[in-house]
Amino acid sequence: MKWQELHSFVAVAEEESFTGAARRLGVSQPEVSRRVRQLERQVGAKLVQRTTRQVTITAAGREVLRWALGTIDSWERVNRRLDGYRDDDGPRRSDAIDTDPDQK
Amino acid sequence: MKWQELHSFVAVAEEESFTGAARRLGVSQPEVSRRVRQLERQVGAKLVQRTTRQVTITAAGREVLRWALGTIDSWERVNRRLDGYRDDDGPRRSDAIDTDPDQK
DNA sequence: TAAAAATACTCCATAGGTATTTTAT
DNA sequence: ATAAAATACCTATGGAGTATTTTTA
Repeated sequence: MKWQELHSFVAVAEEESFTGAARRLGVSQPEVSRRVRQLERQVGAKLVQRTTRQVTITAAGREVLRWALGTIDSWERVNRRLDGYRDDDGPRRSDAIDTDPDQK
Repeated sequence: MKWQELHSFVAVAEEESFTGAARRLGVSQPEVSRRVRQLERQVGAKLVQRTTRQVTITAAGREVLRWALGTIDSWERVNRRLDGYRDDDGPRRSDAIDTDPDQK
C-alpha cells in the first residue's frame, strides 16, 4: 500500500470525480484511476462505484476513508512533533512525503 | 511513504539489527538498509543510530515507531471490518497488502 | 579480524505521461 | 453528443537482488 494511493482515494471520494481529483493532485486522470484501482485490488473490495457520470463511495469505501483521514491526520501531528529532531543538512524535499495535498 | 518502509523500520527497531530484520522480512539486507534510509530521508530525521555493531533507535525514531505500530494496528482492525464487503472474484493476493509481517 | 552495515552495479517491474477508446446520460 | 472514466502504449524511475567494500568492537 502506498501513501499516494490513499491520498488519491481520499481526493476522489471528496471530489466525487477522478478528473477533479487528478487536477487537485496535480497528476493525470488515468494515473488517479490506476491508483484507486490498485488500492481496491489490494484491499480486495470496491471502494467507489463509478459510471462515467457518477462517482459514489461504497460502504467499504467509507470505512477506508475514515481510516485514511484519521491516519493522514495522525501522521501530520507526529510529523509536527518531529520538527525538533529534524536534521537540516540534506536537501529539504517536502515533496518526498506527500503529507500535504497542495504540495506543488 | 510506503508501507514496506514502515514495516522495515519497525522490524529494524524491534530486532535492533538490519540483517535480523531482513531475515524476518524475507528480503535482502541491503534492501532493508535502503528502505530505512529512504524513510529517514522523507521524514527528514535520523531514526536509528547505527554502527556496524550496534543499532539503537533515536528519539525521533521512537516517535515514528509509536505511530507506525498504532497505524499498522488500526489498519488491521479496519481490514478485518472489511471482510463483509470483500469481493472474492479477483485472485486472492494476500501479499499485495503487506499488513501481515509473516506473509509468505 | 570478523560480523554487520553501506556502496556499487545490474536488471526488471511499475509509476506515470499522452493518445485513444469506451460508456452512460 | 459529450463529458468523464477506462484502456493502450511507451518511457523513465526506482525497487530489489548479488557481489563487494567499509567499518567498529
